Parts: sequence; C-alpha cells; structure tokens
Amino acid sequence: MTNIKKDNTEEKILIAAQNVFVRKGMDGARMQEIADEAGINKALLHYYFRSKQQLFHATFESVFCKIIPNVMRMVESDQPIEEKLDFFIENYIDVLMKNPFLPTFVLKEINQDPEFLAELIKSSGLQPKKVVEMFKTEMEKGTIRTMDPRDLLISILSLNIFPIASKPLLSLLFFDDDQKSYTEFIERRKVTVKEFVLNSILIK
Amino acid sequence: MTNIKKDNTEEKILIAAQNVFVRKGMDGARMQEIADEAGINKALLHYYFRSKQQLFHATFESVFCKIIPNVMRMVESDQPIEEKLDFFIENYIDVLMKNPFLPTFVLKEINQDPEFLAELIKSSGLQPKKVVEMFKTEMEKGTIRTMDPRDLLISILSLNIFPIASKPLLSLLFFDDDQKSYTEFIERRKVTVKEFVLNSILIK
DNA sequence: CCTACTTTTGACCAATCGGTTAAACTAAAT
DNA sequence: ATTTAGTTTAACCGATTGGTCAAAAGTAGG
Repeated sequence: MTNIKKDNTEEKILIAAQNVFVRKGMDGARMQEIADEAGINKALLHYYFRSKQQLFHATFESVFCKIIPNVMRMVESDQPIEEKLDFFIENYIDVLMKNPFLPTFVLKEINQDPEFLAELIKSSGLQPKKVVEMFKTEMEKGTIRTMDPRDLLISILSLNIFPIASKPLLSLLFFDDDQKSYTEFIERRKVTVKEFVLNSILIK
Repeated sequence: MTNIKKDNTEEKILIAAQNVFVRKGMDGARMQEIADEAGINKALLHYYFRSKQQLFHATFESVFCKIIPNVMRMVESDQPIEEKLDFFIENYIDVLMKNPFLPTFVLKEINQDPEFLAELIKSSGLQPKKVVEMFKTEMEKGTIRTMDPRDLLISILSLNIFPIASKPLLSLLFFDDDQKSYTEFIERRKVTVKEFVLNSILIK
C-alpha cells in the first residue's frame, strides 16, 4: 500500500519539524536541519509541503491543537469547582513540562501572523465562551466570588504557563540553575497554584 | 566635537535595533532593516558593533535592564504590603503596555543563550533574594499567609506578564480583536490582579 | 518481466544575508 | 593649507538558504 509509506514519512517530517520549529522558531529553523532530524532528503520536505511557510503552518496547527482538549474537558465535566481546577492544573502543567519550549514558541509566533491564528482558533474547537460561562455559573451558584470570569480564566492560565515559559530565567534566579530543583518546584506548584487560586476565589 | 556625533549615531542604532529585534527576534531581524530604521548605512552598524551578535547583545542588555528598577524599588520601600503591590503592579503593567512585544521577546531569547542571560543577571543589579526576603519578613510579621515566597513572587510576575505577552491570542478569544476593549481590560487588571493576590495571601 | 506510478535523492540555482573594504567626508589641530 | 583622526558611504564578496529539477529507486498490478 502506498498510503502507509506516505503517512509514515509525512508524520516523520511533522515530528521533526515540531522539534526544530518549536526550539528555534520559524526564522531560526533551517529546512536542512528539519530534513536531517527526519532522516530524509531536503527536497522531500518540499515534495510533501510545498514551502517552509506551509510546513510551518501545518506544524503550528498540530502543536496548537495539542493544548485544546484539556481545556475543554475541564468545562464539560460536572465535578465541583475544586476538582475541576485540580484536574486542569495538574494536566496542563504535565503537558507543558513535557514540552517546555511550547509556550514560548506559541507566544512568539502568534505575534507574527495574527490572521493565521484567527483561522486556527475557529477550526480548533476551542470555545472560550463556554469556559467563561462555566465560571459564571459557579459564581451564580455562589461557590466562588463574583468577578469578571475572563479575568479568572486568564489568571489561571498565567499561573500555569508563565513559570514554564520563563524556565531559564527562574532556573537561574531561584534555583542556582539546578534543573532538579526547578522541576520539583514546578511539581509542587500543581498544589500551590490550586491553593493560591482557591484561596482567592472560594467563598467559605 | 566628535563624541557628540558618535553618541548620537550609536544611540540611534540602539533604538532602531530595539525596535526591530524586539518585534522580529534575533533570527528574524535583518541588519539592513535596522540600518534603514536608523537612517544610516548598513556598514555603519558593523563599525559601531562588530557583528549582529554583538549588536543583539547590546540591545538585549539595554532592554533587559529597563525592567529591573521597578522590581527593586518595590523591595526597598517601607510601605505596607498592600501599597507595595499596588505600586509594583501598576508600574509594571504600564511599562509592559508601552512595550507590548518586550515580554515575548525576552522569553524567546533567554532560551537561545542561557549563558549570556546568566552574565546579564549578575551585572543587572537584580537581586531576587532581596525580594524573597521581603516577602519572608511580611510572613513573619503575620501580615500574609506563610508559603514559599518564590511561589508568591513568580505568581505575581505571571499575572502581570502573561496577559500582555499573549495579547494577540486574548484579543481574539475574548475581545473580538478590538484593541480598545483589550486595553481597557488590562487597565482594569491593575486593580483585579492586586485584589486577586491580596485575597489569596492576606490575613485579615 | 514490463509498465505506469509514486517516492526519494543529489546536484544545482537564484536570492538573500552578514560582513568587508577602500574611498569619500568631516572637523579639529598644527 | 595640510595633516590627522574619526565617521560615513557605496560597492562588493562569500556563504547560506529556500527552493527546483531531472533522474534514480522503489512499488504494485498485469
């Protein structure tokens, strides 16, 4: 079957492209490096994806959609707010720690091509309004303080994403550049962040 | 006087380099573009700063040090914690809103050259341990909850920096890509973030 | 084995980019 | 006026980069 082979190399290319693009960004990445990482000829990249731009877009889309399901799963579950948060934070930090360059990569590239980002959001299944609604419902139930639900969501995302995006800086500033200390700290943060947020919003 | 001229062009170059580097990153920036922005010949860039690397380093250092004084001023004041936070958050958000590409730029580039970052921190006058100590003292005074002071500091930074670094995304997700709505939201956040933090850590 | 098709490769190209050089310009000093 | 020093420019260079192409290698049905 020809499709098996095709899918195989196409996927090999996408994985290699992810590794290189995410580390070096669109501008810093070299097509040759991606080809090497995939163990194939450079011309083959252009055979499957016509240009660097198109390969980048495919890569970015794939990477971007990795992060969506966890967000939406939090909304759709019907657990109490404490456990929703618990599940979301733990899962999110896990994903990011396995792909520590991912946040910075996304942050950098969304500045370069906002129109492409707009398309991506539409086709990603991400529904921010549902998340906002979920928080609103909790406020009406009286379980959490009344506030702008967007503020709450953005704050939670901030607390999860930023400490991983700024890893090299934090690592130097607070952990003597010791990777283990840093990792343990982030691990502990799964609890810390949850407490920090709940302490702030929960009505006891 | 020759020095006046020299200082003038050197500064013109640095300003132009900041504009271009911060928007496009080290790899995306072109020497020609920086020269155009500064209104000079490309060779002049190499006359003042030998290479792109050196010009970039000078730029990054200048940019990085912009953010330090505000942090340290918070530590050294002897106001109550509420007002320290108030001052810091308001000032910090103001600085970032005037340079919205700055956070992403720094986050991206600290990943590329961590050794240079290490040097920079040493020579920047930034003393993270003093900030940590300040929070510790507050905890011993009993004004705020006992917790890892690093967690607290990092959380505050997260809440301030991330919403600006992710501007294009938030703008699309929550504000229909309307810049005014977004700006007003961030402006309101000066209060929101302070309340969010104080609510979480203050012992009433 | 042959044929028709897709996949993969090595060699190559034009454009771009960082960097160099030698000459022109400026102005203070003698 | 000439020298001397630093400053600025235009033209140029080699290397790298994204991209192309024609041919080779692989694949499957007849």
